[in-house]
Amino acid sequence: MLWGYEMDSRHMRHFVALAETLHFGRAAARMNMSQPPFSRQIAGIENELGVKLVERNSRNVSLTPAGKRFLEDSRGVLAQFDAACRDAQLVASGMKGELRLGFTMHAAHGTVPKLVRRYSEARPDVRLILEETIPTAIDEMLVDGKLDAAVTFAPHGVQLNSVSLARDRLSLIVPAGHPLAARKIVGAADLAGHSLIAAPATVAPTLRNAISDYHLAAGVVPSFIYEPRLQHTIVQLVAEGLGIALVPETVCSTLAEGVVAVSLRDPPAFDIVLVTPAVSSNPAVAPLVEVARRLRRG
Amino acid sequence: MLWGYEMDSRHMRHFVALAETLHFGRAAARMNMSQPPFSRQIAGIENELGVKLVERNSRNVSLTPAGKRFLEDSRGVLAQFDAACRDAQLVASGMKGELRLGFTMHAAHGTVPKLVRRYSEARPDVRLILEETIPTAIDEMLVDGKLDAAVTFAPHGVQLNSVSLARDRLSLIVPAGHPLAARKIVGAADLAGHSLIAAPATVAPTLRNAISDYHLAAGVVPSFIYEPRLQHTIVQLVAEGLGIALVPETVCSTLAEGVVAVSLRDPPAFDIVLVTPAVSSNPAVAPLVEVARRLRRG
DNA sequence: CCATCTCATACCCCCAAAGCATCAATCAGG
DNA sequence: CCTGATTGATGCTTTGGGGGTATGAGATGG
Repeated sequence: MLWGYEMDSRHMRHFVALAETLHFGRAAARMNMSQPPFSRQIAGIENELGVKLVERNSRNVSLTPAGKRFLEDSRGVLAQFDAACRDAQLVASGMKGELRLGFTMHAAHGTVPKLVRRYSEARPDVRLILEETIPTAIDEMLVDGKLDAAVTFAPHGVQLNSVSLARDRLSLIVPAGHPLAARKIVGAADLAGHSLIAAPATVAPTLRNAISDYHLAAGVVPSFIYEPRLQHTIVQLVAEGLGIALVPETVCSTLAEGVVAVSLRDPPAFDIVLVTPAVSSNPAVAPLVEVARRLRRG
Repeated sequence: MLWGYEMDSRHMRHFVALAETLHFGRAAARMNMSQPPFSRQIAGIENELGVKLVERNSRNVSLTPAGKRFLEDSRGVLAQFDAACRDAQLVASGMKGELRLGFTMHAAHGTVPKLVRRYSEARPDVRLILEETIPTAIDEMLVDGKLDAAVTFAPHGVQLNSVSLARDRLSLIVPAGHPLAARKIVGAADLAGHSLIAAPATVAPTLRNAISDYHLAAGVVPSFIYEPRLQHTIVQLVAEGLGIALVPETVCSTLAEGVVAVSLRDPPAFDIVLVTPAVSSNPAVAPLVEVARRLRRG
């Protein structure tokens, strides 16, 4: 059976008004129209459905069983209809919706949870979708719209805006029992001859370059032995005694068993930022940036 | 915010078509209209909601986050809308809905469960609402529309139709150990001097009159000692030795402990019928009558 | 039997919405 | 860089659906 694309939700509202008043004249008035066209509307609905919805004998109006059912269903449809309109506005205003937040464990330790918590308090109806990604993929995903925002290292291209979330610096981690583990502080020269574990430049260039530069500035040529892609793996390999690593200091706050953190003399520092597309179609992003700004201050 | 009683489900259909094709021309064609008015429709929706739903740059069409949300919501609304129309037709055709079936335990023993089972197999989407009621209330409830059908004793007024379901007859029940309990069969004369338990004439006149007439035809004046309203109570009082009773034979198929059934000589018989209003607004009633007719035959 | 109330019908009218023609922007290909 | 094709937006014209007024018809109560 091919439906009634003639009938629409306005007709439904008319019917609901009639069903609630059981009076054509008053129902018509409620719909801001006169009674005759209103009667035609109802007749039109019944005609199109091929179903009698109201029993009327010019003195009493009552609902047929089909009419009772249609009333209940119509109320649901209209409520959902209005909710759809309201939701569209809420999403457009950034009060509701989804926000895909990318982050990289290389940078996100500590900052992402705090950011997420604050944001969720401010916008409880925005569902945050967290996606861990490698740093070099983040820019492209932001430009392509696969991410709405991301927490990663500065700096970034002109198509992207960034807000500083925190300033982090490199720290040394070594296996427990390692010759350097007992030191309070070490310099670049002390690192000569030790095997390094670090993400490759194709994954985390900011970190990788900082590590290399730190060595080279002291005339030490760094020797990388393993190059895993994930921050977690780096710490794990260190824990297993396979080498040492220079990692963001925030990572050291939750170290695995068997790994010791040692401060670096004159450590390289870098910004951890919230990056967003210069023009974002998602209205939920702006308040996230605002939260990030406040986070930096307080 | 005062809504958009301008916008209706037809506009929603247009938007969904656009969101699915991402092409104004083709979406318009799907809606059987030309492109210019279609574009105006979409613009109208956005204007009324105050929300941009699609991003268009004269070469590409894409959904905004609000548009994506509105698409999902709209699909739900339209599906529910169509379901409401379909349900109205199903209810009107008697394939779906509710049917309030009244019955009285005085008459319903055995017949109602069978009737209900057969009907539910034929019309699984009709919800049967069973209501036990006293016999004298049934006629009025049927005429008032509080019941769609009822199982009770014949006969009935002209406003009601009835279909015979079964023929039942009176049987004697006495407490175990009662002088009459040992008899195979008893006549009206044997009942003289025994205290009777029966529902009052204001509750079940058919039964009550049959009982009185049975006694009086043999010159015995019945003496009623208790007059409970419910069939269940009658049996219980007999079980407790407070008297004897004449009850429909079908009741005897599931007697409580301590109650013995004894056949009557020339027992009064009466019809148990399915009663329906002569004109019923509920289309689910007709198939019930049909089931009742078949039940009588098979 | 009349007055009244209420829903249906008849008729008219108008503007919202559809169509047509056209413009503007974008892109592909030579 | 130019041209043609594609596609969405805009202006103008037309028409039919939908609304209004007047009136009819059936029911009810005094």
